[in-house]
Amino acid sequence: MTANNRGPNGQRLPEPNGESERRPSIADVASFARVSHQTVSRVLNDNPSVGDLTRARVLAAIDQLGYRPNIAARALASGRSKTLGVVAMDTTRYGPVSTLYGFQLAAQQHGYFVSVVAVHAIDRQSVREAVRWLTSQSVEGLAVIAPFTSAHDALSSLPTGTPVVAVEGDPEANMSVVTVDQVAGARLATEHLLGAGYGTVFHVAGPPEWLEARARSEGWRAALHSAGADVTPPLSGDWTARSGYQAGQVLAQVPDARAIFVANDQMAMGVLRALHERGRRVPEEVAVVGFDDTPESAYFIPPLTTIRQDFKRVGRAAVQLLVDQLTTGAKSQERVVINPELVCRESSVAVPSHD
Amino acid sequence: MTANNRGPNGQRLPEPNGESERRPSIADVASFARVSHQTVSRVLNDNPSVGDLTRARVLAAIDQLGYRPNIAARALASGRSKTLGVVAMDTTRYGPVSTLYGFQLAAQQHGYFVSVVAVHAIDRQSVREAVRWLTSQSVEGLAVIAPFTSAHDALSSLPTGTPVVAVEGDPEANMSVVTVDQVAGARLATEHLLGAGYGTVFHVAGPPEWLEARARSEGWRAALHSAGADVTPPLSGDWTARSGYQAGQVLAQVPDARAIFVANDQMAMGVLRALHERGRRVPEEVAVVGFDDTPESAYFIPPLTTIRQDFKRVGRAAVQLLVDQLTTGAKSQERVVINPELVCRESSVAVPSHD
DNA sequence: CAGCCGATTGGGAACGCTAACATTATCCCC
DNA sequence: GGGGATAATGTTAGCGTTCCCAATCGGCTG
Repeated sequence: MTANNRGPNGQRLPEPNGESERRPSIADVASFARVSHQTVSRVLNDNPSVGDLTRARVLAAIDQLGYRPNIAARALASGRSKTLGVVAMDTTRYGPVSTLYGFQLAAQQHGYFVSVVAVHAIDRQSVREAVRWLTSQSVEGLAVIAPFTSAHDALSSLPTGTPVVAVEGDPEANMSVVTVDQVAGARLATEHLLGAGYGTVFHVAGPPEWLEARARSEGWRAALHSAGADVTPPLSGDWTARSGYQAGQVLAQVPDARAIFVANDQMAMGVLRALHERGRRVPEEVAVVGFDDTPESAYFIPPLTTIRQDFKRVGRAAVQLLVDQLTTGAKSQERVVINPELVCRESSVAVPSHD
Repeated sequence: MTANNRGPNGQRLPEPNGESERRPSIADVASFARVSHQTVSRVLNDNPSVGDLTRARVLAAIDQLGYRPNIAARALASGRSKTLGVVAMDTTRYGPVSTLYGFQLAAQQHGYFVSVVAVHAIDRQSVREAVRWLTSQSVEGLAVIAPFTSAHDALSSLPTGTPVVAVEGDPEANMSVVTVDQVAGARLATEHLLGAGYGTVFHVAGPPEWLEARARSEGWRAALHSAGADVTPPLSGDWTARSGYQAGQVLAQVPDARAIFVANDQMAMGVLRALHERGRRVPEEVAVVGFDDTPESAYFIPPLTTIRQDFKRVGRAAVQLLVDQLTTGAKSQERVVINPELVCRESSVAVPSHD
């Protein structure tokens, strides 16, 4: 039998012992405030048609009982879960992580919960599973931070009606997309090097399944073409410093490799390390430009010239897109493109050396 | 009016047009499979007392209709939300991020959703808010990856009954804790340097509000004491490479600073950079040891000797602790302590240089 | 003064599921 | 062949909200 202590007027009272039997429900609040459960609901949902006095009484009761609405019940009754889902790949690298962080903050600000599913394999199947998993939780909107081709196919298996935004997705896809203009960024990097007088630019690319990697290679290639420069076949890494190091070991032995555009900063670090090891001085003998601008990039040896992406802004934009679709009810295919910028540091510019 | 197309026996049929009016419910499945909704529920929950034939029929119906259970309804009815909450601070640094990642993977494996709240301020208030936010979502368990003192106080405001695990929390706290033995790690680092013949070890510490920073300083101090070495007052950074760089600039001008233990790898990178800039060679003139072993640390110039923490394991352990408490129903104060290990690379060991 | 309107409030049903109990079939043993 | 276990299924109540519609109460209009 549940303890049923009631006040002089029949209201329920808060449990005197700390170990309350269960969380107070809207009915408890109603009874305590001597109104109907519906009025309490109205107060909770900021419905204007509640008298000031009544509202005050209800709020007092809520406070007194320490009432918190039950989200599951609300979700069931209203069909709205106030949750945004994120399918994220590689949630340990700087870019995705920062995007996710920006997403979380923005979602919180908009009053949404965030449920994250980490995908570890790059295949269509696991993305699909992740999406299923999230939709079964009735997320209202879905962001996919898994920028490889197979992910996009998987998204088609979505129940119609759930807004989706592909982060760093294919701009050609038929869904909302937030993306940094990778091609432009790569162009920026390449042209920077060409402009510094290098005849051509070598390239360490990311894994070809990644859209970002492809776009960066494409931008690099385009810039070389425009300038009429030679295009050496790019090396390819897996985003890690390790793979950058391996690529660097190869390039260190290529005398022509005087300017290198590396598809991200972590690989660039590996490249720097390999060049250093082989005694090739940066930037005097070899110029290096990265991509991402991690907080550490300014402290590489030498400080890395790179392309800055505003990841947090990407995350925020993704939330905004979802919220817009949710409030207007319209299914948009809007795309937000964010421009990257060149951050020029010593790795690409010969400066008077320190010793 | 909802389309009400029924089969010859009165079962509901799946909508012929792709745009189905609403998601199928358990009742739809039941009617389609010609069993009671309860039987469907039993199938869904792997209840053994369902006949093989019936089960097959139900499964077929589920498949046919594309039925997915409504989590909100399930949570409401059962009181279990299958969601674990995480309060995370600084979800952009390698350590917390990797822990979170490990947590997510483990949670998924155990069939739990993960809801993350990012806290940006270090005060008690925001942690408390985050916890409120998550409990209102009726998470079943809560992990707090916010290893500073103020967070711990905030945790007391929790409703009794929700299992909590503090990740990298105070081992003295009266709750479950998963932690890496930071003191031991710092000792390892310091003793490694002392053992290499350095008379004493300088220290660049983390922000003093962070428990990890304190523990590492403590371990460092203890090791020096045991060895009877001088203790120079530590410099203090904020975990960033930038702050490490600043500390490094100071230490580069201290001739006695021949061995430095830096409280994390990112700051160590800054230190390396500053030393390099001032022409102090590592490790020939100054030895440096970091803490964390990020994937990049092996590619620093020179490769960084550091203390490896198995972050993913920490995340897994946190999930395990929560799941245990959830299944046994017992409120534990178990603590899991994971031992860090020394990874010896060139930054602390004089080796024949390359040029 | 009847009638109506806007502002409040209340009463039930519905959301989709699980829990607890009731019911029916099945089979075995004495 | 009756009685009682056991397996398989069905029935009925909630879980805590929101939604829809009805009810009440002033005050104002004509």
